[in-house]
Amino acid sequence: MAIAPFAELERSPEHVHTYRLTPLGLWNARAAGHDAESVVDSLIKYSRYPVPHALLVDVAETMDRYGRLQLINDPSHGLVLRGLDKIVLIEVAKSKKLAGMLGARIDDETITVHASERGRLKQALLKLGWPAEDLAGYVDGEAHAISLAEDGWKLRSYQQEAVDGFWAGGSGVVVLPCGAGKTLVGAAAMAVASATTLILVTNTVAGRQWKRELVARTSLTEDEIGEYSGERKEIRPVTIATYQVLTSRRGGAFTHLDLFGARDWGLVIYDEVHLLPAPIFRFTADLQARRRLGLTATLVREDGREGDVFSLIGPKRYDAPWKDIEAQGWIAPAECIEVRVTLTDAERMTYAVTEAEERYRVAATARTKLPVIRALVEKHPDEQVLVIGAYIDQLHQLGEFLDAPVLQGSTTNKERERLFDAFRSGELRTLVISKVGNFSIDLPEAAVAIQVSGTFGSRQEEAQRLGRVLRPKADGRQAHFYTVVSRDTIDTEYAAHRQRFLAEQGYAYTIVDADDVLGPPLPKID
DNA sequence: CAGCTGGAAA
DNA sequence: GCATATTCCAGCTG
Repeated sequence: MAIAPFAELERSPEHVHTYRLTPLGLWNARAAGHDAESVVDSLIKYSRYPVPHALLVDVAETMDRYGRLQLINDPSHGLVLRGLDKIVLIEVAKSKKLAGMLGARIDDETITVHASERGRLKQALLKLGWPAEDLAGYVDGEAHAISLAEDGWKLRSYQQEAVDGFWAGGSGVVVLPCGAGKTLVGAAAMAVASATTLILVTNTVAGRQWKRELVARTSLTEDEIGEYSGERKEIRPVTIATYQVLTSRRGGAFTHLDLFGARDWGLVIYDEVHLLPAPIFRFTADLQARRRLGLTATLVREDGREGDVFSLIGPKRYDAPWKDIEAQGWIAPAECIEVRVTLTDAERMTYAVTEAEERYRVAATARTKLPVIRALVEKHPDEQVLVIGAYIDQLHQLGEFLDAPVLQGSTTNKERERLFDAFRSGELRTLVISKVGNFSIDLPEAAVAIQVSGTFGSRQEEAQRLGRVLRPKADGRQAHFYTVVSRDTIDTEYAAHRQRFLAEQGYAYTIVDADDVLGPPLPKID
């Protein structure tokens, strides 16, 4: 999708896709190396209707705003804000939002900046609509030899491009699909930096996965890598910490902030940067002199803090559309199908009289979905099937109906392992999972996923769930991703919202009726 | 220190 | 713009 690098999909009924152009999207595209000309060309090429000239001008002008101000390191004055455009510099300098961040004016294109305000200044400038390009450089940090292992594997070309893009930009975000090897991009960035590294991850399982991967793919050994979590507090040349331990506090005060100063880190890696908790943004504002790499599959947040990712971690430095990676054979092709079921009159009545807060639950967990889901499972008798939902009650109904075990948050690790093993070996064909599937990365791969309910309209969740079936299949066959939704309810609306991100990536959802899945009704015998 | 429980967060 | 499930940390117990 040529539009995806700079625009967000708004609606995508049948053939016309409506995109929303946002300044941030355009600036991210600019930082990732797309110029205004290529954006304008794509707009003209793919637009359903002639593109208004004013819009094209607006696109070009907006993109041009990024970088008119630069943060640089002046040999005699230290950190300064430089205006390639003097007027813009004057305009922003008198803004109250910048009060206390700027120092003395050196000349008509240069103003000194308090070094401690580097991050907050970028945040403020972005909000003013004049995002600064940060060219002020980085401290090297404490050197630590790290190299990629050389035993019969190589970085894939897109991984190499991602590392190069990141390193050239200095700091920022790399966007790659689930299963495309983001950890290796991190490892390669560490090798380039060859410095002590702090890796921030969402949970301990992810942290251990990082450690395993680093030991396998780099020169690092077990004891050079520390785990800093609730369980252990190791600080080593490479330290993997959970976001939660850093954001935990006692009596309102953060208790583990020292970790940031515990070593002279040369690189900070933010895994799953789309999940970055609010306090981490604040700490990161003070880490602007350290190189920062953000990794994610979906640079969308439902809370609108993309701007903070842009200013504090850095702009998008690289992204590969999912379909490009698919074309290269690194992820399996997938067919996405939305199956619409018609509620029974009784269910429709219940829905109609339900309060707004409860409506999604009622629609998403309708019993009418059960036989449809079973028919979908039976449609793929030789495949491993994951049934994924958000409501525990519904999942247990399904477990019974499909005669399949249910894996949820309260399932013990021991039991999870047992189920995962059985599923991997093929002994167990169908597994029903709750939102644990959104987090646990050790979840086995499947060829078919059936989504029965979700977290309202989370695009991020949809992408994660599709990711579960994208590992390339041995014989190159395609994966299947089904979403079962209740017609004429809010379930359909949320489904449409969830699908946006993947639709941007070029995945086309086919909408079918539940009756097509169930087959013709049996003739009545009387 | 293993296991349990409550609270917080996104 | 919601309400749910999950996860992790920290504090307590024996």
